[in-house]
Amino acid sequence: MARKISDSTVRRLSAYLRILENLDRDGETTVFSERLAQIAATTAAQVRKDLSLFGSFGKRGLGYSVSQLAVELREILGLHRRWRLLLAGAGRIGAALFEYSNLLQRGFEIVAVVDTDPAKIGTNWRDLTIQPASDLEALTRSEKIDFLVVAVPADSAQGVVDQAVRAGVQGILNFAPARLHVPDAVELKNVNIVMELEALSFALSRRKESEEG
Amino acid sequence: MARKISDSTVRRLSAYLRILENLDRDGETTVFSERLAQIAATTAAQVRKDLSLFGSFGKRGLGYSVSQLAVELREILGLHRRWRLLLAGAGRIGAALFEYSNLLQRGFEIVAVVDTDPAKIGTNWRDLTIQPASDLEALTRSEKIDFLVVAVPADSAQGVVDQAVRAGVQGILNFAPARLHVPDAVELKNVNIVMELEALSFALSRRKESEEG
DNA sequence: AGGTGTGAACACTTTCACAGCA
DNA sequence: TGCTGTGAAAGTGTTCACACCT
Repeated sequence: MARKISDSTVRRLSAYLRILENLDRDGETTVFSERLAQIAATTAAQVRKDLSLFGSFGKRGLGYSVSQLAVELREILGLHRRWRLLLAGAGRIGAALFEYSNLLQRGFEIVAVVDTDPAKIGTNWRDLTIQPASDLEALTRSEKIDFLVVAVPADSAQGVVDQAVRAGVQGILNFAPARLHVPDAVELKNVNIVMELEALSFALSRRKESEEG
Repeated sequence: MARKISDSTVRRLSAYLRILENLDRDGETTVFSERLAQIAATTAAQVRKDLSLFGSFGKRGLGYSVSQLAVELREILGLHRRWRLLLAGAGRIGAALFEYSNLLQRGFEIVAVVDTDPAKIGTNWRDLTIQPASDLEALTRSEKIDFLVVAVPADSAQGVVDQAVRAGVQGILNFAPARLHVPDAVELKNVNIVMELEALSFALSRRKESEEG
């Protein structure tokens, strides 16, 4: 069963789960691949293929049970447990993340925050005290951190990552506009806003060109 | 020349540009595809293929001129002009974005901010006054907005988008955890933090399983 | 000599179309 | 009957390998 699952499949699974939760809240009990596809902006065949990589969750002729499929997806995505996050960087992005209640609801708990700014160290965010960045490695161990969230400036990002990796962190979510280098054993995801804006810029420029041409 | 360029290529172009800017700052004048690839965490062939989709920018045997290639990439990505952004949502995420100085440096200027909260409307962010969300459509027209940035809760996101689309917005950057529906003529990019964390969760769960298995 | 530019081979992802089961 | 599950086909993206130019 240890097949390679593509990144696009995983993202779609996450989207399906969100949709199922909404359908469930609206009182719907079953759903067809066709409907799921329409909401997720994909195709029915894609939905069925994605799910079939992990098992047979539907009933032929009858579709999928909304609540059961949600349970399966949570299991597949590893959301049946809580994940412990350390946030590096108590700036604007860090603050926005810390206040983002969706995270905790979904099982991602920020259990430690570090920063280099002496004015911030020692102050409280809700019931957490901001710790000095020099304690990152020790905290990662003592707090049994699963993921590091990088919300520091680009130049400090690699240093922060190296420390966390030494302390055994398994996953990294990077908001700094820098390409980080980590061992293969560590999973890395990047969120790069400038890159997304540049992709929009590219698409729009291109459109205009072909209109004119 | 109106070939279809893949999203992954565009993201890499954006990464190459960032790398070239750093190399330039460090005083490097030429670079080989091999080096660029190593920093961007891809392959030399990929770098050359990506660039070759738009022209021949290097010299055989000699590599690429750092500054010239940067100019070409800016042109390709449509960064030779400024883009005008309207920010919908003056919450935490909106504030983090507004303060994110990289945006302006790179030609993305937030020229209007709207919110529904009466306590926020009329207050100033730097030299911008927060406007009522009901003015979104009019503002989009009068301010000649290119992109809408969606930083409102998931339930209000589609409504905001519909208004902006009616007013002729061309691109949308969505931070709300919702699948938005827009006409083909409008370019849409999503930034979904929960989805990224769930992808990490999936990868890590999977690893553990195969270690145990 | 040495690195780019690129067709052709390969690998991966999505779509099609239909057999199979409720 | 009607929708799922899935091999096989089509479509896309990446890597290879070498001709070509400086």
